[in-house]
Amino acid sequence: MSQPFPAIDANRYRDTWCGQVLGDRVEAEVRVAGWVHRRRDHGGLIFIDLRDRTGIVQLVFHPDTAGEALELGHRLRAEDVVSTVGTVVRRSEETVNRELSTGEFELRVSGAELLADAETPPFQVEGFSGEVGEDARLRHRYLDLRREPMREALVLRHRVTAAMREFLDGEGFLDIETPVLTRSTPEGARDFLVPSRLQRGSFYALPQSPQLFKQLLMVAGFERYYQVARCFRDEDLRADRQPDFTQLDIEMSFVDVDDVIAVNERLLSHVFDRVGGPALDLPIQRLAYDEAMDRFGTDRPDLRFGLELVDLSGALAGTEFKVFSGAIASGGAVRGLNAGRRELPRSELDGLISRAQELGAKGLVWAFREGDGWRSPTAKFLSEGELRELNGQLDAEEGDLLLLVADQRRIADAVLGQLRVELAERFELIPADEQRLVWIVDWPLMEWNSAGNRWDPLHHPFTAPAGELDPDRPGEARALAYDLVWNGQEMGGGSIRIHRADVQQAVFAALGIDAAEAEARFGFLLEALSYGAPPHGGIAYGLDRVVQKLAGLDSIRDVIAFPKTASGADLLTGAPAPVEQMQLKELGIALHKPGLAGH
RNA sequence: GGGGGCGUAGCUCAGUUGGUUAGAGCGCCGGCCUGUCACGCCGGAGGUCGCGGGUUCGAGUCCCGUCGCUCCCGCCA
Repeated sequence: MSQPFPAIDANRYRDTWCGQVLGDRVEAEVRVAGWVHRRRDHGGLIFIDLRDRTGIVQLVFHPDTAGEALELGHRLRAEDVVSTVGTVVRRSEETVNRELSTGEFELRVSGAELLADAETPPFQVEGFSGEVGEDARLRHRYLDLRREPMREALVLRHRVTAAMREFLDGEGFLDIETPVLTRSTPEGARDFLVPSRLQRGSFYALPQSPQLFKQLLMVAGFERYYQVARCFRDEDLRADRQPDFTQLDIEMSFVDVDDVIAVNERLLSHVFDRVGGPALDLPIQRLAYDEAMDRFGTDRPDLRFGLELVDLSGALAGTEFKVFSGAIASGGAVRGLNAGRRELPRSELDGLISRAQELGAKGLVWAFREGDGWRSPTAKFLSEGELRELNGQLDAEEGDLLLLVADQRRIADAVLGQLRVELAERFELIPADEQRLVWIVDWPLMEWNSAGNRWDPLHHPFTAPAGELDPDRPGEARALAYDLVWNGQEMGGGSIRIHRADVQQAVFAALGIDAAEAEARFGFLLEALSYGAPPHGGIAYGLDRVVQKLAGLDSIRDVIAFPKTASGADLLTGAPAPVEQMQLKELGIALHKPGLAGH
């Protein structure tokens, strides 16, 4: 992951990076500075591994040559900051360290200055006793960031954003900043709110994305925009979700779906190439939303393995078994998957049932194909003909494990789609080095929200419908939208936007947003669209996730310099924290629960 | 909001059926050591068993509450 070291201007502290102590400097006198990584004090002879951003070099304090520095050498401890001067020498063959990039050389110290004395760190910056707990790492993040994996992750992150900017700059995109103090936009998540002091009782919202502003920039005629934008969503955290996170946000004018996808494929190809990511076969595969749901039960399918879902409703519509027939009769479905020939103890099969229930199913039917029938607690409820038909549809061979869920289609899909992934992990079906990217396209424009008794946008209400929107059948409308999914994880998504005020108003109407509400919340957008908006569209990537994927890590916290814990706390600064009563008073806020603020 | 896991030395962890003085590795401190690189050898310090309450003759261990970290569901692109 090393990139060329930038030239360094010589000063009183150093004239050379640690990682530059190489053959071309043998015999030269150099000055290096950094942190004491490790010390090996032999009494007479002292070895210090000195670390800076570029690597590690071994310092040798020799009684014959170190002079007064020898005494300092004895006193040095881990993480002390020192500047040393000495002569670069080639190590003898027996003393070469192949583990270090500078391992054929060392610095024979003739002078040293202690720049800062370090307390003993709470955990070893370079230790070998296992992974350090995450709360300790976060509490002292500046020490955790000294460790090589974290440094590498943040260097990679920098290189990813640099490559993105390089590509987009070359394609004529302009980097334009948008406000962080803004008004609530309907991305679906809860907003972080900031009270206004000058207008008491009113609030700014932190942006969930720069969505509306980038559309306004298109109206303004900038045509190609991008931003590495900080976004905020006040929802519960996960390993791949932080309340403040970063998007690469892109918008273009006079484009269609294919144009946006094409430029983004070139972007990804460029970035992956720059940072040593996977080689991309262009064009990236596209999969329609309906097909993704049919085959994988999810809109972000992991294509690295099979275990595809099968619809068994047709074979079971007339069955005596009420669990199946009842689900189908009430508009649901029976969905199944063939997990292949597996041996699983009863306890694990029971575990699958519990997991299915945890995911929202009422239950789960498991079976092993045996002859023309099943070995399964459910087998006795099904006829021989039905079992044969199911075996056929599931392509079951002797001993194959079959899993079936009967429920509303959406629930059955969600449960089996999730079990599919977990089974693939359990049975180690996922090839370690395979990378599968896929565009999910042809999304529904809206989905029915039965709890709210209304239609909700699948993406956001500014997504353009494909063709005319039939106000009587909004559920059949397709959206000019696309998501990029990488190994089952959503990396980004976007759409062509509505650029005509009348279409936007029609979509608002279908979503149950009446003219008055539309005017109150989005009047500025409708007005902007009325002044001549170009057809436009774009995309936003979850930058943290992209870097996490490229780094091969499990948590986006490991590619964010200062992340928050699962409860939204910053363990380093102590945020969120109570504030002074005076601050609240200025904002006109009264806290009713005592003890929350101040003294 | 709900479910699971974890919390013992600075760090990572062990701690049996509730029973004497709570252990290990690493780190730290002191001493010795001129070719180490996870240096070595000798010695040493270091504990509110997250916190509060309860059961018990006796609690790191059992119960209740609470706080923190983490994973998942809901929620969220």
